[in-house]
Amino acid sequence: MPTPTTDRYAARARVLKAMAHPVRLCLLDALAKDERCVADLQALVGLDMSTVSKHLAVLRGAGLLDADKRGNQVFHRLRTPCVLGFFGCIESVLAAGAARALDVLEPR
Amino acid sequence: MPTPTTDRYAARARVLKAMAHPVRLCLLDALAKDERCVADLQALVGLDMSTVSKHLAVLRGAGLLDADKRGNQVFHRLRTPCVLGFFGCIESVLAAGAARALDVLEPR
DNA sequence: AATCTATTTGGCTATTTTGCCAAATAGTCA
DNA sequence: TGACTATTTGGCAAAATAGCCAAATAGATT
Repeated sequence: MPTPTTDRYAARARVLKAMAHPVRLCLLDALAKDERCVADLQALVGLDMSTVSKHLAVLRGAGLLDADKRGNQVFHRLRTPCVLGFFGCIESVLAAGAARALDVLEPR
Repeated sequence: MPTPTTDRYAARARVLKAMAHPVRLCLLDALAKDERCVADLQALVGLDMSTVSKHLAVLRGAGLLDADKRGNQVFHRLRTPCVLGFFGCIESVLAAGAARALDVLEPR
C-alpha cells in the first residue's frame, strides 16, 4: 500500500469508524430531519449525558455534524446528509448475510 | 432507544465497523474489479499474511465478502458491491471537514 | 453576585482491536 | 508417504474504545 494511498484510506476509515457504533447511528438517524439539542438526544438514547456528549464529539470530530450554541443549549445537525444513504446498502449486506445463513441451514 | 431498534443499529454498526479500517478499505477497493487470492492481497498491503487473513475474516464475517477455495488458494470477491458507493459520500464529508478547517484559519 | 441549567472534560476500569510470531490445517505434487 | 505451498488459528502485548461518575465551564435568571 503506497503511502499517499494509505493516507486516503486512513482518512476514510476515520469517518467510517465515527459512524460504526449503534448509538452514533441512532444519533445520525435522529438528526436526519431536524437539528436537536443534546438533552433531546440523551432522552432518545437513554445513556448518561456525558456519554452522549462524547459520542456527539466523535461525530463532530469526523466532520459528520455541525453544532452551534443558542442560549445554553447546543444544537447539532447533519453536515453531510448523504451518509444516510449508506443504510440502504448496509441493509442489503445484512440481507445477503441472512440469506447465506439460511444456505448453511438449508443448502441446495 | 427501544430494543428492536437498537438491534437494527447494532447490526448496521457491525457492518460499518468491519469496513472502518484502512487496510480493510484497501482490500475492498482491490476487490472492486476482480476476485483475488490471499497472497495477492498480502502483496498489496504488505502486512503479515496472518494479519491479512484476519482482516479478510472480519470482512467475510460481516457479509461483505464471499470466498471459495480452488486448489490450495482461497479467492475472495465482493459480495455486495454497493459498499464501494460509500466512498463518494465519505470524500465529501472529508472535503467539508477540510473546508471547515480553512474557516478556522481564515474566518469570514 | 448567587444560583440554576445545559453541556463538556477528566479520570478510571473493563473490553475490544491490531499486528506479530509460531503452530496447525488443507491441498498439491513428487 | 513426504515435502511443499497457501491459508488459518492461537496466543500475546500494546493501543484504542465505551461507559460511568465527579468536577469544570458557559449562559440564563434572580
